[in-house]
Amino acid sequence: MSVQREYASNMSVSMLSPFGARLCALGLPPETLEEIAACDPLLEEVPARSERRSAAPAGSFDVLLRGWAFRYRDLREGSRHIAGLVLPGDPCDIDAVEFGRSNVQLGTLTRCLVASFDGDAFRDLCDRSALVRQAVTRLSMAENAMLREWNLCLAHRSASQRMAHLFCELHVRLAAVDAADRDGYELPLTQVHLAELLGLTAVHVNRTLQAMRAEQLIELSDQQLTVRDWDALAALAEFRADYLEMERAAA
Amino acid sequence: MSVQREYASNMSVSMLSPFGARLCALGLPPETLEEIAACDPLLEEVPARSERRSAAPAGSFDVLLRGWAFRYRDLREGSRHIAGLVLPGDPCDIDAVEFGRSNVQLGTLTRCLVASFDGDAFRDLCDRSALVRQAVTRLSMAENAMLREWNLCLAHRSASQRMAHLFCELHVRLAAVDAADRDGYELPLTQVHLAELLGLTAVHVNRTLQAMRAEQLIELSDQQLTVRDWDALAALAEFRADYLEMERAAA
DNA sequence: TAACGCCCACAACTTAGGTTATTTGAGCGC
DNA sequence: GCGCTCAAATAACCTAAGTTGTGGGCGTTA
Repeated sequence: MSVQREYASNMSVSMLSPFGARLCALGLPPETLEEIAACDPLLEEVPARSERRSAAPAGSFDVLLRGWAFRYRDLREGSRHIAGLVLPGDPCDIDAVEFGRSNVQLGTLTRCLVASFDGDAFRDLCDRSALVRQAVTRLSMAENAMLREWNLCLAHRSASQRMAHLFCELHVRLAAVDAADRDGYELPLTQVHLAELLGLTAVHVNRTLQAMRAEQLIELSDQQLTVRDWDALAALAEFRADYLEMERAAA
Repeated sequence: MSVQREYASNMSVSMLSPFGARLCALGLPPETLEEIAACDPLLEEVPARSERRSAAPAGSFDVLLRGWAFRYRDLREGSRHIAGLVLPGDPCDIDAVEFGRSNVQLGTLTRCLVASFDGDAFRDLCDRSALVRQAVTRLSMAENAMLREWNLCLAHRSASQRMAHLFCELHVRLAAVDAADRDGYELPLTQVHLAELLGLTAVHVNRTLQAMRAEQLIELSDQQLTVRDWDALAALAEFRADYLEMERAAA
């Protein structure tokens, strides 16, 4: 391997740092990131508020490095389902790697930086490297766990509980990539986004937020969430962080 | 490899046939099953209506071979969330393989046969065999897709749509293991089970079933579901089978 | 400066689904 | 035979959340 390649590779590793943090949180060894970085991803800036972009164009493996994005699907009669938020370090659509096609769209909330690995090259790498394949497996399973938990929320919990759960989950996930403060974080979502995510109407999201404000649980204005009482919020949501599989992350 | 071992291995392969069908449906080559079978699972009969059994005791990799089971979690105040049905060929708790622990319980509806692979032996096998690791990845992703779809239903669809969706999905999944007829299948669930699965109350499940009967969509009695109008049912549910990733299955 | 858009707030009314309770019938032990 | 439990049906009532509509603040463009 030439010096240039090593140099280039190290550049990639540092570019990919939020993704590295994610892999590390999942208990994967650091060489995993190096092997993946050797695939030389295409770095792509996506403007804020963009929509209608396939989450993994041409079966590529896309990872968000900076910004907030979300996976969504349009429903009949103009409504929309937001299937999940994508934070720095998260794959945009992990399933596309194996099945070679994506069935979700990706939208951005803020300006984003995406690392896009060529699909075929990445699949080749998976076949050659047990570590990389394991990383994909764990990423998939981590998502699995989040989906399962969210399922439970949607099926059995009230609007305020879902909202509280979302806020708790986001705090843990953002903290893993150093994007949360002790008392809150930036939340670049409108109430309409929240509604599409929580399976509620925008009106009811508004009502629920008012109620949570009135109970001194949270403050939310200018895209900034401030949590006044974490314990009460977590209790309301019946939130336990363990399903996120991030216990291996630095404190 | 001795003749006995080969013989034993072939026995295992045939025992595991519903699991083989599942792997095949996911587009995995037949050798995958042979490699897994070489792990020599413990076969275990579980009586009907049993509960409180960890889905993957001691981090093992458990696969259902015969019968109906479900994953569940208890909630406070006596209620329960059924996180999904486990049909022949399905892993009981795929996440346990990587994370070495299970956070769901397994309940049985009918008498079941479970193949239990020793956790450490199976993980060793994953490290040695790219094929096996890929199988795990695809199984995980297939579950992912089902969870995502179900999320959408819970968030945005009515009781009757969810019910219709469940019936459609089960038909496809059962057909993949030859357990469905053209016009219906055996459905060993009580209305309470349906409620816990759909995120509704038992009364409302009853109401919804009555309505669906009245509209000539389905018939359901004595654990036997008969679908009178598949097209109408699928249209109500807005069901499209592609997310199940079973298009590779035999017709 | 007006006009348009988006986001948030909030009021009035409707509805899907939750809650509680009673009834019936099938199975099962004794 | 009697009494038990469990599944299903169904009625009456209640509430969380959906629906429709209005108004206000604020940034952008003309």
